[in-house]
Amino acid sequence: MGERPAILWLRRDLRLADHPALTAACASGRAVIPLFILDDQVETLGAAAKWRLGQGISSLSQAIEEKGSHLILRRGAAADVLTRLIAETGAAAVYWSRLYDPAARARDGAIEADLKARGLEVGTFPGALLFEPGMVQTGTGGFYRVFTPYWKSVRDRRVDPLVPAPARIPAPASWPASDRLDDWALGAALRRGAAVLPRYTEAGEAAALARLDVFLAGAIADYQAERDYPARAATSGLSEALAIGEIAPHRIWHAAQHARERGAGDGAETFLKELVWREFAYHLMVHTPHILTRNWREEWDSFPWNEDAQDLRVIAWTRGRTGVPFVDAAMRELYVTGRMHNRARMVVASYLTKHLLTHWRIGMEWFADCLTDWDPASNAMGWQWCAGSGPDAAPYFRIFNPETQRKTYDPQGAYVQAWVAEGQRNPPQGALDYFDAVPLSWRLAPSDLYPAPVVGLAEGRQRALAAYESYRSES
DNA sequence: TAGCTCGTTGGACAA
DNA sequence: TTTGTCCAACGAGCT
Repeated sequence: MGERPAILWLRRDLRLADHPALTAACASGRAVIPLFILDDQVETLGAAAKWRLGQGISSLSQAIEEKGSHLILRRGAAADVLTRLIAETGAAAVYWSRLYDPAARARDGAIEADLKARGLEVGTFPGALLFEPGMVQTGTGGFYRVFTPYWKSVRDRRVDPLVPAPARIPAPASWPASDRLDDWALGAALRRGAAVLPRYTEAGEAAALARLDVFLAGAIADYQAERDYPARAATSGLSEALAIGEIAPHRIWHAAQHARERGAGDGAETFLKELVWREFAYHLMVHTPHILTRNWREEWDSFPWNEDAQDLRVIAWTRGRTGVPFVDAAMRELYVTGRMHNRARMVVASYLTKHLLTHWRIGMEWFADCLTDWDPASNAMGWQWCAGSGPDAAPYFRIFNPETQRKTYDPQGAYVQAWVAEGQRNPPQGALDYFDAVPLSWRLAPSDLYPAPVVGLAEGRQRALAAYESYRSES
């Protein structure tokens, strides 16, 4: 192939199907050099997400090999890495799928301008979102701040069709050097006593597609009725694949639409809404990027949150030792599996921000460190919604009672038993895995006594209500 | 324009 | 046991 090659810069799109940038690169008539850059200035991932990213890269690398190609790994500032690789390979074009967080947008915009100024062809493509920012506006040209109008405006829109994976990826005459993935040590930051996470993770595009198929064949029909029960296998489990693009939201959208037409009505509709919640989070992040770091409603800026992550009760929260069974089960599920059921996320966030009057940012940072499905837009929106500082009219007196939640959504105690070993004669494996996972320095053992509550639920609720009342009357 | 309706996810209590 | 009502009241988005 005489043409100069194209670089396919992969980021949060670790798949081969439904990948417009890959499709365009393969159709360009050029040889394609797939590249992943570990850009430490932008890849500010927490420990679990970084480990999970490594799993995704490994899986994608194998899939690319099967297409007659190689995934090149390089580390450094993306602009520098690209410049060097272009010099090494004589590449004349760079393709990538667009990202939407402020840091990546700034970086990518500068790189695009620079490459174009140097005469290179740059192709940027959608792929991570169903509806890109700018495609969705209110009637007056603004952006949506409330989910339901957003949902109504997108629910009947056309979504890009699916694109099959290329049969093969055209290879260059010679390959540039690549780092070894193992040398990146992406799991090094996991402060874990043992490697428990792999027992709960299936990485890669093939695994994600299989998971979707399983969900479509079963749980989707009862999704609306069952999804709130954290001990039941009622959800798709696709969040971590979606977070690094092992599956395209388009694939999920079309599959769910198909299921809806075939009679999985309410379940499919509710599931589609969840997918659109992710879109809405990105919509908010693009229009109000401060949602990632500061109170979305600035009238909360002077609220006297506890901001001490070393507060003993906050530490008890992170370690699943608050003495509130539903909260502790959820926090241990997070630590062991890298994920947490959605309802449990709301309950633990409400508990931290209200019963413990602790800043949502502290909770979000712990989630960032522990989640394998970490997504900045969804997490910032979720935490601010729970805290009451976000774009939602949730009244301050809405405080989840974790005991009421447990009685309603875990009536048989299956969720708590699955994750809290203390007091059980024969704890299940997951509950025991927690004690393998935690660092020795935490000094925890299954034979420990289960702790007394760090704060009474009624007392915590009253304290939160009083704090809000006092804050409102002062401001 | 001004008015109207509604807002993912709740809790406590009364009847 | 289940169902209804109130909590307090703003602002988004539509007509």
